[in-house]
Amino acid sequence: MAAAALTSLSTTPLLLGAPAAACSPEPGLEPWKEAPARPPGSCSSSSSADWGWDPASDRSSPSTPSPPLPSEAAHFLFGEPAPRKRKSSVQVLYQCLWKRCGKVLSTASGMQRHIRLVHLGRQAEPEQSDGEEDFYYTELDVGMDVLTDGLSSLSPGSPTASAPPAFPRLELPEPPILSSLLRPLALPPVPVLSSTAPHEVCHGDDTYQGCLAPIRLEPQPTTIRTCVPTLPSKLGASPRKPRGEAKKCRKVYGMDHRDLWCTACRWKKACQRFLD
DNA sequence: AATGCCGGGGG
DNA sequence: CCCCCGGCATT
Repeated sequence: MAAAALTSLSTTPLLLGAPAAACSPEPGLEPWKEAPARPPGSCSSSSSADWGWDPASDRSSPSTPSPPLPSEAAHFLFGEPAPRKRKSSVQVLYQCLWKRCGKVLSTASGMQRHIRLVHLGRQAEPEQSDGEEDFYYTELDVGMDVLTDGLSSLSPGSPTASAPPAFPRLELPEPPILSSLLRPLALPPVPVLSSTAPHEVCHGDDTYQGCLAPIRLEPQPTTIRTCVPTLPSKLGASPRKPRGEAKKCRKVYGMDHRDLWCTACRWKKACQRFLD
């Protein structure tokens, strides 16, 4: 799978529309264009956002309904128009979204295995994974300038800027919006939950930053923390903003690849892609 | 030392 | 409007 993906990538560096291809009108040439297990006819419209769904995930998965995601993710698919700076070729990498992990691997299958083993604790269930791993990692495109290997036997004709960078294939790590709010404490070690949906709750270890479970949270009074100094003196006292903890473009993409940041981040304004 | 971003510039 | 950056609170 991944091999095929990589191959097609290297031969035609500009077919970047990959995961979004399912929605795009383009006659995708991607071998993986057939979306894995997604409810049909759910292109970017309302609820669930479709960010790069793993193309390589086994199609044997029993069509687990994708959990409703915060629709912000939908923006990412179209958000950034184009990179402003030259970027020749890109390589797809897979980054783990687990809280403090961020591991990057070059294959989807490798990433799935990583997540399964390291984070989900499952030993090895090669056959029939329910595809849950897919929730915990994201695609990541990286300019090759740093990774260039001298031996580029591909692209016979024009090695250089044969094609405009096209899009930087927006990569959309999931914005962990809810995470900070709803999480008073870790879940009980032995969940007695009524067996409802597979992806219903965060994992007990509380480490996954993007819990997208369909959780309905009631107003939790205690979570709101307003720091009011004991002195009522200053009128124009600054509200002291806590600064959200989500990783923003700068951290995610790095200083190099600034062209992948959202506009706000480039202007040093509040990031509008990874909201808190 | 690095990050996030407000406030305050220029074109 | 766009685009940038000094500087500072946060991490």
